[in-house]
This record gives sequence, structure tokens and C-alpha cells, in this order.
Amino acid sequence: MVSRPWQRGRFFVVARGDLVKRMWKVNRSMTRAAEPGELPKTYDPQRVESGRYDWWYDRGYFTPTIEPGKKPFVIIMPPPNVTGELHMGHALFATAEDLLVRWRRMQGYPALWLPGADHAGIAGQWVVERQLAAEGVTRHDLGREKFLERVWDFMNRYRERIREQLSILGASCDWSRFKFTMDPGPSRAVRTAFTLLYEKGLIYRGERLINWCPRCMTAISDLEVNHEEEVGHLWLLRYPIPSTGDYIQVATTRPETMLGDTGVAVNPEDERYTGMVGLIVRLPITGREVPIVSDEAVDPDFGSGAVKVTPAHDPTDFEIGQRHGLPAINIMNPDGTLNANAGPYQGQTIAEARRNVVDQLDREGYLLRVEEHVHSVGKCQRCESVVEPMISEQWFVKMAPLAQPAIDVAKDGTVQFVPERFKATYLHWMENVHDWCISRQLWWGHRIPVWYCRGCNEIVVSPEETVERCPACGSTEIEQDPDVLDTWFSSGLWPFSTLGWPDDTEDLQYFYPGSVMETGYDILFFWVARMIFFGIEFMGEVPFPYVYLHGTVRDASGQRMSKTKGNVIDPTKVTAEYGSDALRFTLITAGAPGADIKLDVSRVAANRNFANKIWNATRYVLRAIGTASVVTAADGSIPPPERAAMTLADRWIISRMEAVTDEVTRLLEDFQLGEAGRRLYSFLWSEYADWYIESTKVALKSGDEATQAAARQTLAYVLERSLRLLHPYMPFVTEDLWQHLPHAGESIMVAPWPVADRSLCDDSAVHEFEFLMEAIRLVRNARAEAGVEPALWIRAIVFPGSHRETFLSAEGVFSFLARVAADRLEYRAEGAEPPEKAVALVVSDAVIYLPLAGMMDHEAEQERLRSEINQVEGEIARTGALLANENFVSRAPKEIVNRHRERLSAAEERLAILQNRLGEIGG
RNA sequence: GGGUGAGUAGCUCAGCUGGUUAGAGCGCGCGGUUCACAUCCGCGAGGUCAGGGGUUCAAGUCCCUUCUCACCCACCA
Repeated sequence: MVSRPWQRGRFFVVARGDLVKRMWKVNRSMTRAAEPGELPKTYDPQRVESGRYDWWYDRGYFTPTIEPGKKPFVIIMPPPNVTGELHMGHALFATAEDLLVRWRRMQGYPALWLPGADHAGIAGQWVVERQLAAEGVTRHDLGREKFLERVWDFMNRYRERIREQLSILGASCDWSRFKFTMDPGPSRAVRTAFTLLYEKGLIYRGERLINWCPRCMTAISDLEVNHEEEVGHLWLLRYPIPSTGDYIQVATTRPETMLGDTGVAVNPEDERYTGMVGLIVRLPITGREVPIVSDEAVDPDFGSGAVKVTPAHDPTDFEIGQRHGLPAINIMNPDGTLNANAGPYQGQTIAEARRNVVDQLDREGYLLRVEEHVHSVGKCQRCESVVEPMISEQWFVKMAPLAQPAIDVAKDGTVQFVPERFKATYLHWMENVHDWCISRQLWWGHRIPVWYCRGCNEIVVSPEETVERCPACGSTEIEQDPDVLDTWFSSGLWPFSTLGWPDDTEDLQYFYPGSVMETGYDILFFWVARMIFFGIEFMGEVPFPYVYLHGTVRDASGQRMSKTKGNVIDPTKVTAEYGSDALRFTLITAGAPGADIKLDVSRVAANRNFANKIWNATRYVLRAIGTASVVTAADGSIPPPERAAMTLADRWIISRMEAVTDEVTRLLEDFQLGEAGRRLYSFLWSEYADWYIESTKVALKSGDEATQAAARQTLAYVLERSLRLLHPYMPFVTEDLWQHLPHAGESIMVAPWPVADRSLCDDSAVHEFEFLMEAIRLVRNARAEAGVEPALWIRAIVFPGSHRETFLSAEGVFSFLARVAADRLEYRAEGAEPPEKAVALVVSDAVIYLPLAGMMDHEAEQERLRSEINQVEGEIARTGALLANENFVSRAPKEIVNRHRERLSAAEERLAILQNRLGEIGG
């Protein structure tokens, strides 16, 4: 029994009740090997999909073989957070990446898709804290060690679920290389990276202004703050200047911070204040005396042109303070209440203090007025609490030296973005990036690898997991920094920490750098940017040449899915009803790269129908083959038939097949995943099923054995190739059907990707078959318009014009699809008398007369002809004008001009026929 | 304040390097128990491609501009 790690315990727990039953039932039926040729009547996605994943896994297809000298294809999976259920975002990335990896694997690349899971820092700690809250305890009640045990319990349960859920989607990733960010390997990578950066002076500890979340009680990076516009107030205060008895006006949106003011600043160019610079202001309430300074950062046009300076609680003020040597007075506790520096307001929350300070200022005559004011408020990305800027001692990554090479590689194309516009977004961010605050006052995460020695006050930075004694003085009085690192620090190392770095492993040598980084544009800065600069820094090489960015999955009306809105579409429910294949196909074809996807469940249903279409087409083909055999090539594939025996339809569909093969491959190479999928959809449904299969119903009944054999061979050839092209999109149904076809391969997953054979393309066959389709459409249309009984086989008189050969060779197909009785199809030579009471259909230079006397109205036919004449005349006018234009004829490419010339003469020919006909019937 | 994207049929969206008469799914109307498929088949209605200007022989596609919506970035006290 092969061990399938994600199945331990409750594989079926993820599914809803009804699905559970179905899966069990199906699981039993899967134990019976399917006989070739035996295909159930109806397509049942559950039946097709369950069991198949294990079947692939057990054969080891997900694990690539290292083949030195052969370039691998590598995608490192964006590790899902181990904090919850699979959602549509996961389904989208899993589908896109699986598609790429399956395609490249079929092309013969050793293909590695490395899965993982992320411990999710704050988010991870938060879910467990919420559980604890439900039990009425806090993490502090438990203590660090016990708390971390709880978190690990939770994480271990959920990392299993990630595997279960990805397996439902068919994700062909290599579980043998699965990594968790907190595993020993990646953890050592984190400590090593930290140490190397520290030794290089790129990590420093400093007292800086950071974003503080009073709810999470930790520092967070700029990126973790979301800004929201809010209508607030602007308070205009006046601060007295004792030496002159005058006042200076300042404006603020956060009056309570005046308790921490250490200066007032004005713009040096502002003439209103030139005399005041250097004077001392006595702050209300605290009575502290602070100077007026002049600083460029002040905008003279805002408010009064003078700013209160609170270096401890405002980024700009912090810088002003630095420049002028103003002290920073922190007035806040970690929980967001005010501390002793706030004097009488100690212990109050910010909101309380704000009310009370304003009251006091008003009472004492320092409040001039209050205005409404729209400004943006920073909120914690995680918990939506208002973030307080606060001075604090934290660890930072110095960005400038890391950013520069990361800018260069984007500019010179070493890293390319799909879609390209994200390059500008990336560059703009990278060029303006601030130093990155990486320490977090949390318990869950990678502990900062820094120890403080009590003995000699040395700071010890080490990649070792524990340091027991100070290397400088030997003291054992040594304590590790209590903080942990930003979860994105470990994420940034992911492209190589997953492959064994800092050790120089075989995996690292072979699989780094990766081929494509596929992820959401929402984490371009959080993650992609950091992988790029860390990759360059530690590996000396970018981690991937392409960044493919997908959008956000929204509901059908474009709303972001969220639990509170209740508009979440659960992928497990969708796959249970319509199958993973249908969901995958929908997600990929629903949009363009980088565009948000509005997921409409009716489209999933439509794509389930597509799977059903292929299912039934296969049933048809298998039946057509029956006991007769099709030719199989040495490599196991099904070759096309000998040219001589092919009908027009055979040559047409094979030509189309080769063209589609080229198009799909080209589009995939261009990351146009959706467009490639849509081409396959319309090829299979509209061309193969609607026209080619229908045409073979004639060929297979023909008396000619060679014709029949060619039809069977063509049916099988096109189907088998199409299934291979479609496999990366719909892996389950294509595998299931492929197993029923005659071939020598083990699995479609490892069958070679089709390469178009240009020698099989026959342009004239394509042209003539398209003529035939047009003729058939016209007849069908005329029948419908005239209300002819669908079951009635009618008569047709054909003046074939230049298409005599086509009619003769495809007469059966024409008759069958147009419902023209074979023995009532007559040909007339050019110049012969046309029938009088008949509908005349003109296609190219052929005319098809349908003597529908009794079923049609004479006047209606005249009317129809007139309207058609009208249309053709319009076309002649347009095309004629174009060709009369000297500029067009001389400047447009030759083939375009020729195409219009042909079009014009065709239209003229058609017009003549139509006019002639109208005359004949007395119009 | 800066930037990006979107605005195409009733709805949800395609349309990749500009080149005939702009497509799909769903929905809608008419007709169908054809031996692969009603999870289907045939036929049809429905669009001044947001408005305006420009480049070009040629624009849904490129440029400018206006409007509407969405998102991103930003030290607007």
C-alpha cells in the first residue's frame, strides 16, 4: 500500500454529505478496471475524478527525475496559509500552475511543482488566539511554550487539509518535496539569511517610527497597513509664545498627540513666520516649552502653515525631529492606551484622550475651531484596528542596496512580468521602498536569531538554532530576542530555501532558478519583490525569469468574496456538483492574465457540459471503431490515415487539428492560457463534434471500406490529439477517456505534447469544406424560414459553379446535413433552365434551388432576394470604394488588397446571380 | 495627490502582433424523441465596441481628452 500523506485520517471530511456518499460509491466501482470501449452512458464528474489522483500519484508522475544536462521546468508553489479552508483563490492558482506544469511535463521537461504551506505569522497566531478567546483564555494565560504547542496542533491539522484540497483539484505537485515554512530546513535558511544580512550591514536594529497595531500588539510593516479614507476633523489650535505674548496657530487631526509635541515647524520660505523661527512655544496642558523650527517638509498652504511636531507618533514629524534635534516623547502603551508621559491622561484610550484633551483645550481657550476633514486612516491589514505610528526599537532590513539590483533585473528584462504593466508597478514600489521593519512582537514565527549577552552586552547573531554561551565572553547569561520575524521574510527565501539552501544540494543546483512564478498581483510587493531581491542577494541569480500574475476571484457581480458578505463560492461545493475539470476550465478561460475573474457558476455548468460533450464524442468514436482496429504508431500514438483514402471532411478536420495544435502551443508559450482553452473548446465542439463527427455518419455508411477506415482513423487521431491538448486544462476527464482509446501509453499525463504536422494541412480542403458548411447553413436556414418539417427530406437543384468537385465528393455529407434526399439532389449544368418556383440560395458561384412550392410565399421570396441584394450591394459599395482608393491599393499589404479584390468579384458575381433570379421570378 | 485597469449583445465575459460582415456562455424566441450527447441538436433576434477628437489606406484594437466604475501607491499636519 502506497502511503498517501494527505489521506491520513479523513480524506472525505472535506466533502459535503452527499458528495461523501457518491465518492464512496464511486471508489468501489473504481476498483474494477475499465475495459477499453466500455464507457458509461452519462458523464459523471464524481465518478471520473475520484480515485484518479491517487492513481497518478501511485505511479510517481508528480515527482520529476533529475536528468543532468536537461533543462527542467520548475514552479515553486505560493504556499497557502495554514489557517483555513481552500477558497477560489487557491483553486485559481492551483489550476494555472497545474496547467503549466502538466503542459511542460508532456513536452518532456523534468517538471517540478514544489508544494508548501506558510505559517502565516500574525494570521496564524490570530486564528489560534481566537480559539482561545472562545475558551475564555488569552495566550498570556498559557505562556509562550504552551501557546506554541496549541498553534502547532492547529497547523499540523491544517497542513493536511491543504494536501487534501489540492488533490481534489488535480494538482500534480511533488509531495515528496513538500515544505512548511517552519520546518527545520526553511527555518535554518531564515536564520542563515538573517545572519548573512546582519554581517553585511543590511540588517540593523534601531529606534524608528513604525506602524503599531494596538490590538495585535506588534509592529507591522508599511505594506501591512491599509489606508482608508474617512471623514474626520481638523482641529485648529493656538499655542502661546510667552516671549512675545503672541500665538502661533497649528492644525492637527490628532489633537491628543499634542501631549507628545516637542516642537512647532514652519516652512523656511514662509514669510509669515520668518520672525518666529527660534522662538519658544509653551504647550498648553503640559506647559512644556518647545522651539519653533523651520523645515522644508512643511507645506505653507496647508492649514495655518505651522505644524505641531510629534516625533514619536508621526513619520514626518519624526524626520523633522531628527533634523532639528527635537526629542521624541512616546506617550503610548503597547495596548494603545496613554502612558505616564501623557500626564493627567495616563491610562485613557486614544479616543477618550482625544475627547478630553479637546475639551480642556477648548475650556482654556486654545481651541480656535474645528473643521470637517477627509483624511486617510491606517488600519491593520489583519484586524482592522487603527494603526498608531509609534517610535520603537525594531529590526530593519536596509533596502536601498537590495533594491537596486532588483530594479535592474526588471529594467533589463532578466525578469519579465505577465501582463507587462506590472513591471511599472513593481519598479515604482521598488524605487520608493523604505527600510523594511521585520521584527514582530508575536510568538508564532521564526524567532529572531539574535542573543543578548548579559555578561558583556554583546549582540550575538547566529544561524544556530540555540546559542548557550556568549562567544565573546563565555557567559551563559545570554538571552534570545523575544521577537519573531515578519512572515514574508521566510517567504522571500522560498524559491531556494525549499530546495535545501543554505546547503548546496542537488535539488538546489538542478532546480534553481525556477521557470515561472505564478501568483496573485495582490502580493507583488509582499512576496514577489522580496523573492527577487533575496534571490539575487543569496543565490546571485533571479529566482525566476517570468512572473505570471493572476487576478482576484470575485463573485458574479464583481464583489470581492468575503465571509461577512456571505458571497463566498466554495470550491468544494462547485467541484462536487460540476467536477474539478469544469471548475478549472472555467477559472482559466474566464479571463485574461492579470484580470480579476468574476465567477459565474452558470459558466461552470456550461463547462461541465463541455466535458460531457467530449465524453459523448468519445463514446461515438469508440462505437465507430467498434471491433475494427485503428492503426497505432510505434510510439503508441494514433497516426492520421493515408492521404489517398481521406474524404474532404477528413482532410479539413486534420488541417484544422494541425492549425489548432500550433495555435494552442503558441498561446501557452505566450501565457495566453485562457485564449488557448477557448480555442480548444470551440474546435472540439463547433468543428469536431458539430461538423466532423456529423459528416462521418455518412462516411461510415459508405460502401467503401477504405473511406470507412480513413474516417475511423481520423476520428481517433483528432480525438486522441485533442485530448492531449486539453489534458492540462481538464486532467481527469481527458485521462479517463484516453484510457479507453487504443494506444500504448500508460497515462495521458506522460504522453507527449502534440506537435503540428504541417504536411497534413490542406488549404483547399479547408476552403472547400467551409464552402460546404456555408451551403448547408443556407439550406437549413431556408428550411427553417419556410417552416419545412424538420423530418422532411427535401429536393434540391444545384448549379455547382466552380464547386462541382466538392459537391460530387461530399454529396452525401451535403445531403445528410442539409436534409436533402439523396435521390432528389439534381445537378444542372451552367446555362440550364432554373426551376421557377424555388428558393434560390447563392453561395460563392454556386446556386442551390429548393423547390419548396407550397411551403413558401412567392412574395416573401422576392422580398428575401431583395434584402440579400441590398446587402451584397452594400458590400460591393464598401469594397469598391476601398479598392478605388489609391492609398489603400498602394499602402496596404498585397494579400489584404488581393483579399478585397477577390471579395469584390465574389460579391459582384453573387449580385448578378441574385438579380438574375429576381428577374426570373418576376420581381 | 500620483498611477493602473475596466467600460463590447439583457447578464457574465473573450477579442493575443490594427486588416473581410465584432465572438462565446447563459438568458430570450421558433422548431426538434435523427441509433455520441436534451449536460443535446437546428434556426433566429439582439451590439452606433462609454462620449468626443486624432494618427492610419484601414481602429473595438494605437494616441489625446471627457465621463463612470474598480483597484494600487503616497509622510494631505
